[in-house]
Amino acid sequence: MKRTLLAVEYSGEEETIAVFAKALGHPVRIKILKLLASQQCCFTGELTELIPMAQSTISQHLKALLEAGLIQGEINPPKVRYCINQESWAKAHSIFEAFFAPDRVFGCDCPIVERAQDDMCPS
Amino acid sequence: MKRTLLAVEYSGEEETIAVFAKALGHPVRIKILKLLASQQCCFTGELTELIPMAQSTISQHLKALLEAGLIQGEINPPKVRYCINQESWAKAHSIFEAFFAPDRVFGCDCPIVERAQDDMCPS
DNA sequence: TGAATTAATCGTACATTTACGATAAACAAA
DNA sequence: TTTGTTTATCGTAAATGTACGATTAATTCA
Repeated sequence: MKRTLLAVEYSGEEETIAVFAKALGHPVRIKILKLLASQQCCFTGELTELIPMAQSTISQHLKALLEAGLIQGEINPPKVRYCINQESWAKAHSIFEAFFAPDRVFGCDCPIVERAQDDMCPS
Repeated sequence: MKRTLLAVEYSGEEETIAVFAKALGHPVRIKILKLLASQQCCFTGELTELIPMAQSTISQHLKALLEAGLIQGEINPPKVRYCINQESWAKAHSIFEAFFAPDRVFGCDCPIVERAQDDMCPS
């Protein structure tokens, strides 16, 4: 992939949101998180019984969630227990909350206009 | 790509979160959204001045945000005004809020144990 | 020691994403 | 009509994502 010479700079917040969001960007991972969140005790491989996907595929999705920090696993041979990482969960909660806070968003009054009016935009 | 015979079924909520999250899953799109959210008036191509990326790439990212419904554009030739789609924004806000609500998540008391104890997990 | 069980990892195939430059389309202004 | 401005789309290349089956690794149980 060709890359631009000047790399785009991202703030920590931008990177963090993107990492969390990317991990949430597949419905099966949402399903897995919901299952884990609803378990009183942490999970093992019942996921393969609940989700009709190859064991290796589910393991791959678990790895993605692990790497984003949203879950944690505890080896308990031959099983592994997964559960929500509460700290990251809280962090994701607050960062998304702040991002979507309505007061951060200016109202968009842009009407559908026939013609641009130069004085409509400050810039 | 080989597909499993039994397709996995997703709830509307799972799909919706995944769609929004996928759109948020790249830092440049977070940056774009922040820029649009902070503009009093809607945006056009100042993005290309603020973000050192090819114009076509930015257009591509805008398209992704459009398709997820997070922004809207108004043709105002030869410029296009983009702004946050407030309705979707509010929807994303509430759906992420509900998803991350701490009371949805059971506490994970799973200790790191030497050996599995059968009575630890209900299932 | 030798099964059995569970989950990660490997290898692979195909789809999607991401970036670029070039081109096309839409319109205003000269 | 021609020119300039702005943005979308096309074509392309490389990276990443997603799914599978097969294999490997770790540990328990017989």
